[in-house]
Amino acid sequence: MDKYDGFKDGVRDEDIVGVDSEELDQQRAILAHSNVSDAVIKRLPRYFRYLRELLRQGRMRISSGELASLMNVTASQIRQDLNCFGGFGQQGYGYNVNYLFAKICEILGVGAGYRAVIINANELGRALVRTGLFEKRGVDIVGLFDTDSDWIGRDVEGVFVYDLCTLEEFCEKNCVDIAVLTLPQAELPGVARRLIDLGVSGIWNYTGAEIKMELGDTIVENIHLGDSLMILNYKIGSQKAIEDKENL
Amino acid sequence: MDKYDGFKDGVRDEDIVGVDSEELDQQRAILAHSNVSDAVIKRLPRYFRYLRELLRQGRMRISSGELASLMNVTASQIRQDLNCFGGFGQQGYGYNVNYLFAKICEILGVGAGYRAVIINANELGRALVRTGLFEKRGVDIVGLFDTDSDWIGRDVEGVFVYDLCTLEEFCEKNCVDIAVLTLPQAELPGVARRLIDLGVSGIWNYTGAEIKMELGDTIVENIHLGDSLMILNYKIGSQKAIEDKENL
DNA sequence: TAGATTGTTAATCGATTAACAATC
DNA sequence: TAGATTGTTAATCGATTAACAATC
Repeated sequence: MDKYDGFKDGVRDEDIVGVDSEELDQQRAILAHSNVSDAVIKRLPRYFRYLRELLRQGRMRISSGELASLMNVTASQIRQDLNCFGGFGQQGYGYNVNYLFAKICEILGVGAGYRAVIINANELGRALVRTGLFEKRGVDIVGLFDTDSDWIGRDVEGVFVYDLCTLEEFCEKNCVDIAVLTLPQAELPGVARRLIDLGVSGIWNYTGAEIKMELGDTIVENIHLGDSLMILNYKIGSQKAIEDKENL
Repeated sequence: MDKYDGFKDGVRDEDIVGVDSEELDQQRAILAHSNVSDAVIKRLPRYFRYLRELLRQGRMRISSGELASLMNVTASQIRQDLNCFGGFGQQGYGYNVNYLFAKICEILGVGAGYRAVIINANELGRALVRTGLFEKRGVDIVGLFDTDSDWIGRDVEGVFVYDLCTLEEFCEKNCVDIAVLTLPQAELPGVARRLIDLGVSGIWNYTGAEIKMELGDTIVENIHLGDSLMILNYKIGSQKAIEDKENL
């Protein structure tokens, strides 16, 4: 326990969201041995959420067993997942919540200070600004873009709406890492082309259409709301079929 | 080819979105043998999108091989996936696009006529109404609900905003199948409790928090936007690490 | 030291792919 | 009939779980 307090001291002053440049090397190191499977990556944000909650509750430590029963997964899976990125725990003790959360944040680029623009200041684009989603993950929204002169020049929750014509100019000046696309599907290929040519690191695609072009080093993450709705529909139908069967 | 035209005739008059009650039995039958894995279910909406596109292009038939190369998956996977629900193809011919699309729509409950309410007419709730997302999947939005008197009584794209107090009354009168939750996390447990007690078939949860209670027969589908953003962050970091390595 | 719990290897399970007989 | 392509079985691959030695 005493020993572990020392361990804990090592991270006491660490700012979870801010990352100083000295640490960057270590962080890159964590990410570099990345032959981590997609299955693992998809589970990481859920660890983030549970650890954040434990931290809010003031929990200092947790074992894989207890976390497993909270999350309804196996302890084995948790230990395997975490060990893809290093040994964050301590035998006989478990995991220090504060330290583990900090590590998960690092891995997930929370507080990496990525800068994002949202393309189309339509209701969805504006809703995304207002949810506080980006803020909570340490992503800065540095601008909204639109072609609609009714919106250009206005201000949404402190974020300026720029003319889409000025996208290239803006991105080159402002080190934009991420573009969030809420625009109509018809405009997707053109804008995606421009963003990829600009060398943007990531595209968060809400259009529901797929980006079908050479991506270079640009990462695309899709939000397919329609797909999710259909999966819900499917499961409802499936459940209704089961109920019907039972009522025979 | 002639033979297959006969096959095609069989579905020519079928209304893809509307489903008559005679067909309902067959539809339930498809869904009943549902020991279909989650991996398969998650892929179905993508088939929906590709088939819809082929239909728009006027394609009559497609082989698993061609569809596979369009979708960047194996032909084997497509045939396995579709065969979870029945033999929709024909040896030597392939799949009739119109027929297969109709089947996928049935499976995914597109046009099952599910009725949905959205709880909180906040910007996200209103954005979801305006995207046309529900309409395109044959889901009817029958009401918005809010506690904010500024919004109660107003009309969003033809959908009325009701007082959340009247939720029970409304749902019992109006056969509500799905509740879409865009409300703040703090209000989730209370509202989810009410919906589950009402016996709502599905909850489409945008809050980012998990619903931690006995669900009964209610299906929950989560949209974790924050998780998706962190996955994008992760992959960007990972990509940057690879680039750094190369530039040594 | 003894107890607890990790990190990691080995065993199991499930999902994907390949192959091919059935058949249009 | 011959060619094409499915439906389905068998082989492979990867992910999950179980087990346990390492160690705090």
